[in-house]
Amino acid sequence: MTDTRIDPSVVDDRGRFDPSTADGRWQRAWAEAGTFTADSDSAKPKSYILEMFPYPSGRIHMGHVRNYTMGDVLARYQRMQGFEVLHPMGWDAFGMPAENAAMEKGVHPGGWTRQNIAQMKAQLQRIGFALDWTREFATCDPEYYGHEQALFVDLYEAGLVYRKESTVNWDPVDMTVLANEQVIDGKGWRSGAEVEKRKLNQWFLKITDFADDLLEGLDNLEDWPEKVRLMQENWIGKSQGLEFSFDLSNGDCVPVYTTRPDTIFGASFVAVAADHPVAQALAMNNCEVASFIARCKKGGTTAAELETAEKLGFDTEISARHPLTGADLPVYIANFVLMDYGTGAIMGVPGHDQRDFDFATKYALPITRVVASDPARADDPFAGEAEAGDGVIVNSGFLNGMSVDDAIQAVITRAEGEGWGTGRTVWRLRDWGVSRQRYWGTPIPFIHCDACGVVPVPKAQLPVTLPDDVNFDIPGNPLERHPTWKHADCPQCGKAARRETDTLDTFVDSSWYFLRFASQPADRPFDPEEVAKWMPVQHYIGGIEHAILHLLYARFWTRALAHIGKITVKEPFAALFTQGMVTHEVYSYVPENPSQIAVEEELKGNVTHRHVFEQFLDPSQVDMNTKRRVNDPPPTANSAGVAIGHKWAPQSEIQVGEFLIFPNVLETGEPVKVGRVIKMSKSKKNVVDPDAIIARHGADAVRWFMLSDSPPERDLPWSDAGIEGCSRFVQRLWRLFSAYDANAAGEDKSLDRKTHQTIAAVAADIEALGFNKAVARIYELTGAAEKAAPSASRSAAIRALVHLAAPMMPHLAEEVWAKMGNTTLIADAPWPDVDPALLVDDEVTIAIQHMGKLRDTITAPKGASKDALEALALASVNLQRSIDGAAVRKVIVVPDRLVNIVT
RNA sequence: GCGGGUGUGGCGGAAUGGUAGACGCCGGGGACUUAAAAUCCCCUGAUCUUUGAUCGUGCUGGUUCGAGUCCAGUCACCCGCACCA
Repeated sequence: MTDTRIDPSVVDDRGRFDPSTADGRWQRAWAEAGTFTADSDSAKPKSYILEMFPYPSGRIHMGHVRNYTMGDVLARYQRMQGFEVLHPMGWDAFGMPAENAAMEKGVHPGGWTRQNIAQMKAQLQRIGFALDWTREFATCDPEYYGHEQALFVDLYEAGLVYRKESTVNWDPVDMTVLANEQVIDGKGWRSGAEVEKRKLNQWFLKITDFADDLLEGLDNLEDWPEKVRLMQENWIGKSQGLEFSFDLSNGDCVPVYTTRPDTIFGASFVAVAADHPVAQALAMNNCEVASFIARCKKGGTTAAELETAEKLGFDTEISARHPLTGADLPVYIANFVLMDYGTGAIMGVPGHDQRDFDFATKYALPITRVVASDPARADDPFAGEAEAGDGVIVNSGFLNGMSVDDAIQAVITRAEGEGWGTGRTVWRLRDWGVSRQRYWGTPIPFIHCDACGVVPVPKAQLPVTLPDDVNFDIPGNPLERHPTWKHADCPQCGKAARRETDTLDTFVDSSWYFLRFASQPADRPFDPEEVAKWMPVQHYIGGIEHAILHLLYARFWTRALAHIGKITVKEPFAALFTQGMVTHEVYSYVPENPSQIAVEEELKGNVTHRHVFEQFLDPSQVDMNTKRRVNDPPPTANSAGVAIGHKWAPQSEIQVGEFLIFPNVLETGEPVKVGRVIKMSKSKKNVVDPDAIIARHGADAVRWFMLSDSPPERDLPWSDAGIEGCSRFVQRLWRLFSAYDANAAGEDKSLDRKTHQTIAAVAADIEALGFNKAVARIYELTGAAEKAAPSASRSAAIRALVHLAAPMMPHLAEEVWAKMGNTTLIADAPWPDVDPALLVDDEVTIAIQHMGKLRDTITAPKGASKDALEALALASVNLQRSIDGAAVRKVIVVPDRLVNIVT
C-alpha cells in the first residue's frame, strides 16, 4: 500500500467540493505513486481489463468516455478486491482519416496523428482513468508495426498467408481504390464517377482454416453476450449442401452448389456469374453478352448493395439438363450470382428463395411449390414472395412427404450413389483480404523479384518503415509513386526488385495489440511467459459494431499465433461486454432565406424539401431557455435578449409541464427544430465535448453521469439536466461526508442492514456490469444515511459510501478519505467486508391478491408458514370485500411473497 | 435484401413468471431568504362516480391462479454485412 503522506491541510475545506483543484491533485498523486502501474511479478491474482483502444481522430468523444469509465470502474473495483490489475491504453493509429486530413489540409498523416494522440491523451488524463500509461503505444510506431511485420512473415512461412485475385471498388476518374464507405449510391465520394468492380492481386490470411475451431470456440465463451455469439455463428455460416453439375446443351457442364438440395425438383433455371467461364466464353463472340457483363461490373461491391440492386439477367439460350427430371432449364447470366461464392453458378428455385423468386417473376420463369405446410396444400399459390421456411416436401418424386432435413440427406445420398453429385460442407466465411492500396498503414514486408517471385523481407531488415517524404496532391497510393522507396534488392538473389506497396488492413493492427500491452520486449513482439501471466483479457469492453469483424479477426489471429507456437492461449477475450452509444437530440433550422415557408411546413410536420436548406446546429448554439406559461402571450425576446418577434412560431414550441419552450438559435432567435435522439456525430453536430463538461462540472460528475440511469448495453441520451443532477449529487455526497464523525456512538440496526445490503449489492452489480443499478443503490444508501441520526452506525454507513463511490467518483473519494485523516490512497484500500447476518430482513411485505389482482399488503415475519400466511390474508378486510362472499376454490401461497385467493 | 438486437410514465430506466413504475431527471406545491442561488420537505402513469375502483409495459392473439417477463404473429427503430474504425 502506498503511503502518499497527503497533508490534510491542503484539502479544500470550504462548503463545496472543488473539482477544479481536487481532480488534478489526485491525478498527480496517483501518477507519482505509480498506483496503476501493473506489476507482472506481483503475487496477487491477476486481472486484465481492456477497452477497445481508440482511433486518434482528434478529440475524445462521449462514447469513449462512457466506454473507458466502465472499464475504469471495473479496474478500480478489482484492485480493491485484491487483484493485480492490468488496465492499459494505446492508439489504433493507422487508417484513412489521417490520409483524408492530408489531402484536405496538406498535413502529414503522421504529424496529424501524433498531434491528435497528444491531445486525446491529455483529455483522458483529465478524467482520472486508472490506466497504466507506462505501456502506452500507437500502432503507427515502427516498434509496433515492425513486430507485426515479423508475425506476418511467420504466418506466411506457416502457410497461412497467400495471394489471389479479388474485386475492389475502382474509381475510374481518381484512378484509385475506394473503401466501401467512400462509395455513395454507387459513385465515388470525391469524383462522383460511377464506381466499377476491378480485379487486383491481393494478400489474404487463411481464416477459413480455423472456421471450425472459431465456431466451436463460441460454445465456451459463456461470458460473451449471446447475441454476439449468434452473429459470429451466422457469419461463419457452416452449412451442409450438395455440389453437382448441369450438363449444358453446348457440351459444357456447370458445377453448382446449393444448401437446399431438398428443393431440387423446384429448380426452374440455372444462373451463372458475369465473370463465370461460361459467360466469358460467350462474350468472346457475342457483343450483346459482353455489354451485359460490362453492365454487371458497374456499382459497388458490398453485400447490401448487391442484394438490393435490381436483379438483371441475360438469357444465354443455352439449356441445362436437370439431373433428376431430365427437363431442360434455361441458363442465364445474372448480376446477383457472385463468382467468389460457391462455384459461381446456382440452380434457381424461385418458390423457396427470395432472390430467385424476384428473378423468376421478372423473367416470367415458372415458380413451382416443392415445400408446403401440409401435403394437402401442395398446389397452394404463393402470396407474392418465396417461402424459405420449414415444411413437407411435395411435387418432388421420391422426396414427397419428407421433412426438409430428411430430404436434404436423401438427395445427397442419391446423388453420391448415382455419381452425379457430392455432399459438401461449406462456410459462408471467406478468407480475410488484408491488402490496402494506401500509405498510412503497416507496409506488407515482401519483395517482388522477377527471378525469385515473392520473397519475405528478412527479419533482420525489419521494420520496413514508411517513407516520410510523401505527398497527397494526387489520389492513389503514395508508396506506389514514391521515387525510391519501392526499389529494393531481392533478399534471395540480390538483384534489383520491387517492394510490395500494399499496406495491411488496420484490423490486423487491432488483432494482437492486447498481447503487446501484456508484454513489450524490444527484440520480439511479446514474451510468451509474460503474456501467459495476463491473458486472456478478463473483461473486454467496446461497441456492438465490432461484434463480428474485429472480434473474429482477433480470435483468429490469436489462434494463428498459438498454432505456430508463439503463445499458449487460443481465445483472447474471456468476457466481452458491448456498450451502447451516447446519443443526443439533433437541432436544425432553415435560414430565413430562401424559404420561411419551408420552416413552417416542417414545423407543422409537413415534410418538404427541407434537407436542401437544413442547417444542423451545435447544442451550444441552441437556446432551450426561452419559455412561457401555457396561457401567457408569445415571447418577444429569447433568453439572450435577442428580439424574436415575427420569428416565433407556435408550432415549434415544446410543452414541458406547465411551460412551453421555444427552442431557437441563441444568436438570431430563429426557430429550431428539435429532431430525434441519435448517436452523436460530427455531421449532425449533436456532439457534446467532454472537455467543456469536465471544466464545468469536474471529472466525477461526468463519470457518474456515464454510469447512471441507462443500462450500459443500451444507448445513453446525453442531457444537460442529467449532468447537472450528477453534479448536485457530487456535492450532496460531499456534504454527507462532511458530517462524518468518527466518534459518534449508538447503534442503528436498520441502517446497518441497509449498509451491508448495499455493499453486497453494489459489488454484485459492478461484477455484472450493472452500473446503473449500483448507482441507484448508492442513491438509496445516501438518502438513508442523510435521514439517520448521528450514531456509530451512521458513521459506518458514511465510511462504506466512500468506498462504494471510490471506483466511480475517485477524486471525491480520495478527497474525503484524506479529510477523514487517512494518509493512504483509497485507490489502495480494500473493498469493505459484509456481515452476512445483516443481509436478511426479519420482516417481509406480503402481497394479497384476489384472482391475481392486488387487494392488500400485509407485513409478516420472514419465513412464516403457508397456513399462517393464508390465515393472515383471509383476515384482510379489503380482500373480503373483493371476494364478496364467493366460495374460495384455491389458495396459492408463495412464501415471503404473496397469497393469491382464487374463487 | 440477409443476420442480430431494442420497445415500460413527460424523460432515462427498475422489476428470480408473483405488489409494474425502485432510483434519477423534468414539472408542481411549500419551507428557509429582504431577494436570488443553494438546500430541505411534500406531490407527481391515465381515467372515474376518488375512504375506492378501472385501465396501463409498441400492436394482435395464446399459455397460466397470476405475464413487462413465456409462446405465435405483427409494427417501429437501432447495429452489422467482409476496404470506416
